[in-house]
Amino acid sequence: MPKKSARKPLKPKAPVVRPERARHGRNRTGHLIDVLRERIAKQEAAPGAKLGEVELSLEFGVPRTQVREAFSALEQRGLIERIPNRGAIVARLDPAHVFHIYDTREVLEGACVRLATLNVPKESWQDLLDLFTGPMQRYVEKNDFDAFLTGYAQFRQRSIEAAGNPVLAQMLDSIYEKTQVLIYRIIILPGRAQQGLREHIAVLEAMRRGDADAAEALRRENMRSAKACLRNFQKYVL
Amino acid sequence: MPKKSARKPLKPKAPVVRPERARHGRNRTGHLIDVLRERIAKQEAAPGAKLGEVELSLEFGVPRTQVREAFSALEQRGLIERIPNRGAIVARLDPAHVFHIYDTREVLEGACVRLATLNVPKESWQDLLDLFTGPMQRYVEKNDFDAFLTGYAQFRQRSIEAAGNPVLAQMLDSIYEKTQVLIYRIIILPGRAQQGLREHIAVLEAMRRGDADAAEALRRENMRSAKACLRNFQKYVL
DNA sequence: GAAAACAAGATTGGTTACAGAATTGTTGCC
DNA sequence: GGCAACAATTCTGTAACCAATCTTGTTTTC
Repeated sequence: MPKKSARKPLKPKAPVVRPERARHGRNRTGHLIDVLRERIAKQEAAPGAKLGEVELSLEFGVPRTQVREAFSALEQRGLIERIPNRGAIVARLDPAHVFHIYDTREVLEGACVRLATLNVPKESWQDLLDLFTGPMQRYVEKNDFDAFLTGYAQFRQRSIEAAGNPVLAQMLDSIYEKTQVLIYRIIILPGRAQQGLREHIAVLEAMRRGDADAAEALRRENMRSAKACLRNFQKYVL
Repeated sequence: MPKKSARKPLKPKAPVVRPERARHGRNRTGHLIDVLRERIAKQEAAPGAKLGEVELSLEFGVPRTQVREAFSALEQRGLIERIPNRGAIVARLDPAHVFHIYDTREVLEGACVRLATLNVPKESWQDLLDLFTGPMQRYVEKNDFDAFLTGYAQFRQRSIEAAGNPVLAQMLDSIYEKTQVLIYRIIILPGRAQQGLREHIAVLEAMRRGDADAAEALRRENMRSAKACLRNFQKYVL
């Protein structure tokens, strides 16, 4: 308890409490990491493409050391490969790795819908169910893949959000950023969009019923189906 | 009094040992990352402890830029937190996060034993089953936790190896390096070692029978049991 | 005597410069 | 004409340096 009485400020006192403590949340390096992640995921940087340090430092106007730190982080995530004294290249994914990814994704996506079903009232899935049984059907019929993928992203985002598990979310992100490239190739395979839609509707119906176990089982079945499709057309997409 | 004294000796030549080392395998930074990971997992660096850049660069004889790159990678993994202008500290894990980790670990460990059971001949699990029904029982009775954990690590390593899925292995590692700290606290909880041993024997028996589904279900039940134990004694271990 | 104000030290963040290695282009030889 | 050795350029890896900020210790004032 300060026994101070009637203290005179005596000075403007530079009220710089904490103006911009940490800039805008993340460090500048964090932003660079996000941009490169997105660029790799969107295939703007093809697998095997060389990532020059000076090139990126000039493009983003950041020092080369920051590019280097970003490379270190991306290497840990498995998105790039660094060869000593030869630079960094975008990681190429071999088919075996893709199948391993799908085996892992199966259980993670299953857990995601299970937790989501348990955590939120079952009525909250009605709008997504309406979306998938209505507009999404037409998107598939008209081969409007962009709209279809947008709806799919909604389902994905809502599920992760409802699951409320940041650890699970991070792992699904880690997988998603590696397979996003493939989605554009899988979706155009004959009959895949239709089957995927049917399976998603089944999952959503289970979630709408509040049946978490069924939702998990159906989601896992959906992942196995996607993997099987991928295997059937392996020579065309991988 | 600013004693603007003589400048730093500036290290005349001091040619560092010829780094012909950086050719095979990983970069020197990769090694530093591994060492720090292990140090954090083994609790040699307590949560909240400060990690000095110059301190580590001197200890390992690596340039400070490499320490920073390692920090960037470890931050991506969630093992440390970097506060602008204040350095890096070992990440502290809050209870909610631990439970999220266990929920995620449940499905991953389940998938691991399922794949392991499917991939290798069931007879290959006999030695582990003998270990768990024989010596491990005595370790528990004698409270020889070191020997117990060694056997547990064997089970873990063999399962991951047999599963043959590097993606899954990486995610389990990511989880393991965060929870290893807790294992030493859980294992000493009353009755936990006994129950964990019983559950592991049940899992191994299922694997010995070649029953992958049962092994997965039992392993998941084991994880839920561990989580429940953690919740019961939350105030003591977290 | 206590709290605020001030100053000095220490640490991190970011920039520049230099050495080593690899790729590439050139030239000479077979 | 092709191949090999060599030189030049480019790029990575490392080091040193400067600036900004936080921490700590001291002083001043009420």
